[in-house]
Amino acid sequence: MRADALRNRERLVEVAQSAFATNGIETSLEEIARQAGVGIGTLYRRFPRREDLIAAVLAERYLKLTECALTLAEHRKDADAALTEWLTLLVEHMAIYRGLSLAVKEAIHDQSTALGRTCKEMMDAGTALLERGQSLGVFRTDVNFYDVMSLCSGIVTAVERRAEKLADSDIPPVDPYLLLDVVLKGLRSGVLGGGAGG
Amino acid sequence: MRADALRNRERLVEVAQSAFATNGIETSLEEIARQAGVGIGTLYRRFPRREDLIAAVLAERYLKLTECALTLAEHRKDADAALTEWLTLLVEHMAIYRGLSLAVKEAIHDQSTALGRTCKEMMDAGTALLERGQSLGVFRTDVNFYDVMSLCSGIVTAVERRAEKLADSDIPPVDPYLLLDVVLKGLRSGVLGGGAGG
DNA sequence: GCAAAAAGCGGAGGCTGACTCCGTTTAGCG
DNA sequence: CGCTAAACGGAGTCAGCCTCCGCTTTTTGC
Repeated sequence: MRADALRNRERLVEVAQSAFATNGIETSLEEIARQAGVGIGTLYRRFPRREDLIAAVLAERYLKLTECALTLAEHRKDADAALTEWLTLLVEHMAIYRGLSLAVKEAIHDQSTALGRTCKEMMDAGTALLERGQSLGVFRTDVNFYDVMSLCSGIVTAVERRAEKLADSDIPPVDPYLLLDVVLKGLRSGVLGGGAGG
Repeated sequence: MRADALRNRERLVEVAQSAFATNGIETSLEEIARQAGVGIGTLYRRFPRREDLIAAVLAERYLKLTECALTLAEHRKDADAALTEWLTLLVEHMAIYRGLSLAVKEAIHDQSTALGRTCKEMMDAGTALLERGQSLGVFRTDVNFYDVMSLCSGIVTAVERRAEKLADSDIPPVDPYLLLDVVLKGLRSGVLGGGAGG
């Protein structure tokens, strides 16, 4: 890759990161190009899809999440605590940019983008955490990791949507940790709630 | 309201309904106006916001959901079964148009649109179901109805996103009833899962 | 019936943002 | 230094949102 191209790429990722933080991942790409001092064509050549840019911005973060899952799977004796700890990190991750939780929910079903592929690695690591707990009888076995991710993503989306409207209301804020606790409780094996289903 | 205006209004709602069913609630409004044989200005005069049109399309359906919750609260002895039954209907409702689950998640925090207001009524009825269960010790009391709605909306969004990509994969489809079962299990009181939190 | 007033209509036009295409520029090699 | 592949950039096209206002239709009062 040519030196100038590399420079532009880095600059774009840098600008995108701060733009996402301010305006969410739906920020105008033209605005990002402008702030980075490059033409819109340059942005598109390097990042043909919005998700490619998002993936580039998140790369490091995903690496950490993946590593963390591997470490927890290895060292944490308690499978329940391990998944709890990791899902907490996951939820916090998805909350860093407005709109990210939805993009991730999209990406976990689609490995054709860079974001989808990075998610895959992270999910494989997370899956191991879930499956260890399942094989130990800690978690119910009819649920897969996509299900868990979907629920977590839903939690974050709810928090975002609520945050946008904090002005007008008697409605209390949404607590992601509480909702995560509900989900985790629902995932655990046990006598309660075997029936239900529709 | 003038007779011609009423006619146009009805025609718009009718067309919108089928357009939403085909393309989701993000369908182009200009397309809807065109199909209804009215100008875009007419659509906007009657439905200043997209959500106003959505609310008009859903009006009957919401009425039914509200009534159903009231009936369940009155007649169903079993608070757990009542909420289970109703949330199942709610989830099925949110799945009728692609994108609706997100719009609802937005609307529950914002009574400034027609959709938000209709949701409010439905939610008041649903809240009664939850609170009855809570006062009977069936459900945990640290969760409110917004939380429950948010989780249900997240379930539906996951199903939608998955459905869009059914082509490419070894990934199994998402089962909304299974996820709802997880959430309901998490909502129940009991020894399991009291800790966790972050 | 008719005319005036009120209500409603419609689409041109402005705007924003995605995305493409291609003539121009530049890094980097020999 | 000159050549070439790589990269650049932004004009241009397209789609959709939404507003504005001159024109048309319905309704009302007589």
